[in-house]
Amino acid sequence: MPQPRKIVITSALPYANGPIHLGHLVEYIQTDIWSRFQKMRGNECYYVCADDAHGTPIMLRAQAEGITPETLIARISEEHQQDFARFNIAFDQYHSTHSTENHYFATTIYERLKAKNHISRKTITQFYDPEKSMFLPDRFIKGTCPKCKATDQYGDNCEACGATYSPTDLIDPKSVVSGATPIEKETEHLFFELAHFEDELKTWTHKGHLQTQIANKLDEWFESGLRAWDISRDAPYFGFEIPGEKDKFFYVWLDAPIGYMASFKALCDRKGMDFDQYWGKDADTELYHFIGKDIIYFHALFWPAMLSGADFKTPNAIFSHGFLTVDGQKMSKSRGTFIMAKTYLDHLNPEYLRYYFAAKLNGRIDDIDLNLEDFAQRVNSDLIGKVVNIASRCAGFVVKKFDGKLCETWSPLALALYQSFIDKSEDIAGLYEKREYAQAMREIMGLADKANEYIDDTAPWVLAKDPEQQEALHESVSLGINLFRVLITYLAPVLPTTSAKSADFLQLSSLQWHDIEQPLVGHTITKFKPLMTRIEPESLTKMMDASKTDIAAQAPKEGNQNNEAEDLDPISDEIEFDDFAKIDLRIAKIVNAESVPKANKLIKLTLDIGLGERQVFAGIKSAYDPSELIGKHTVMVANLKPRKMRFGLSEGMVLAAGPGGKDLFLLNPDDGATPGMRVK
RNA sequence: GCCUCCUUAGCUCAGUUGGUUAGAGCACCCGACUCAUAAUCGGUAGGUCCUGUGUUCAAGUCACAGAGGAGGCACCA
Repeated sequence: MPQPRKIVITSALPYANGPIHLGHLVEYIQTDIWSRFQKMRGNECYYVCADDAHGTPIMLRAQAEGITPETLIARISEEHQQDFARFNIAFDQYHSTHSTENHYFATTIYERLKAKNHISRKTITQFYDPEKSMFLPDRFIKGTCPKCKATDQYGDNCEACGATYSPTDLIDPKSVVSGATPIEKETEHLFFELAHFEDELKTWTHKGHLQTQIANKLDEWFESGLRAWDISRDAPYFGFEIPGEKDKFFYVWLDAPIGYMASFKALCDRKGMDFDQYWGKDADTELYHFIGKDIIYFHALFWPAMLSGADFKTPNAIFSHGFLTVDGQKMSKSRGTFIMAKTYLDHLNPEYLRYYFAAKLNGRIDDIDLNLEDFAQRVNSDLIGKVVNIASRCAGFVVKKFDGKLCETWSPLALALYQSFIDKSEDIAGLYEKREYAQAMREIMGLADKANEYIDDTAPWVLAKDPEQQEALHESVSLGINLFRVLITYLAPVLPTTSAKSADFLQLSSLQWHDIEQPLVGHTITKFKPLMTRIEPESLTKMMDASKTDIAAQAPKEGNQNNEAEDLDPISDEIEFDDFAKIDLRIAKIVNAESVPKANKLIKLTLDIGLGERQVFAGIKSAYDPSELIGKHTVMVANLKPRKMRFGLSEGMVLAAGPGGKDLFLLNPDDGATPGMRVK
């Protein structure tokens, strides 16, 4: 047998600002399956993770809840770990980026990089929120990408074209915290000189550490050039203070991936392992990061550069996966397709989802869809109908007729069939290794079909009636049980609970991959108890209904969660009456409305406000048909500075609420209000 | 209008560097069986591989154009 490999694997750290949902679970399940698979194969494998606990969103949310950030992250960590545990995600260590280990590695890496002149300092003009009296983090400014002119992009990199830049390069920036237009203010920041690593990274990204799709994407990023990465943030900030600086903190994205190391260090301390053997510069152990396709930039560029620059081992590979859709649609709170881990667990067995994801995952970065009808059918027929059924249909005979004991000798035919199952072992292992789980599941189910065919061919229920055939019967059902054991072993990485129950039933202390090379002969099993029950369609409807209410319950508590358009905005800062009085709101009658043909969001409104007519372009096409608007009364901001748009001059704005899309609701005054009346 | 990505059986997906009559599972229908969680086994049926044009001896696979879908952008002051 080959030497056991020494492997460290990670999943991306969930942000300590919201609940775990089914989208997260794609990654944790994918990683956990891989981890369990490696362990079953006899490799030394450590799966570590942590909460990503720093940054402005956490700070602001804690403020909003009137608690300290430490209290907040402790609570969220608890919630996250509960969800993970119930989904059987078996971390060897679950830690936090707000930990002494992480502080140590963050400062160590920083100091090493600094010593090698990879850290520079520049006084930059950064955006500052005058209402909140704070510098705005990259992700709290949105604006237009200077390269491709994509709007609504974050301050650090453009999701549309992949360009990187600094927030001041943004066109038309806005504070996400207060909505105010930020002012520019000078401050000194520290930078990690990514460009020093350009050659190294160009080589690294094409050495098989990344999926090809990703490596190609990175080439585009190389073309637009690597810029220094701003790694410091000014107070107030929830994070680690930078050594040798005053009121400067490490940017959350600097210490987040370092959290992988911190978590592993905590594991080493607990287990008496040598950290350097795994993370030292020349470590020959293996290191893999499972991540979503959205955070490739950090993991494929910054992270290897940081590690290399600080004399640590770089990852052997980064495994990216796609996003989850539910019934073909993006997970969305307003559509009710946003399913939290907790909600799922209230209604369904986690093994179902683990299997379904496994049945769909491959080694590429394609999105996967949770189709609820397919989900129920697939799980029921594959797992219950095929696999579990094999044990169920043989066990009765073994227990009743042979006192639970499997036969001692096998015919050549039986041996050959068993061997044909074992012959697949390395193929299936290879598929797991390549993260081609979908294909692995197909192979395993093909074998399950063969097992059922065998039972049918030998017809134990017929043999049972013939006293002459007891030996044949014994072999048939014993082989059936043995085949089941092989199948459940192959499935064990995916189905930890069911396989554990199966081990009980088979009276085996564990299910290791290579154990199946020896069939169970003369071995005694126990009475069969159902290992898994089928999915009731009603539980799916219940779960979907509950998702809608659970989200509603979550929403007020959530406060501002960046990145989620459906979330409620936080209440803005207090203003003086005078500030309010500046806004001249008027009742307006929509006298004409026409859609702007070349724009897919705009409707051109002609508004009567008593004192004349105004032309306003409103981005409400997704929710309203122009014809239904004509004649309606609404409210407009009458003294807003007119704005030249591509399609004409917009002389104000109409008031509407809602997250967007179809959920957009125009304000409508009560009967009696007439055009021109001031709203106050 | 522009950019990116999709489109193979009712559903979920395979289809290797272009190479015979395009595959699987599930669902459906028919039959068998009754050991098994109405599970299982056999069989039938089901596809203009989105459309069109082209390259080629040969196209699901390549190129171009178009349609439909998803996402992004121009605009939503």
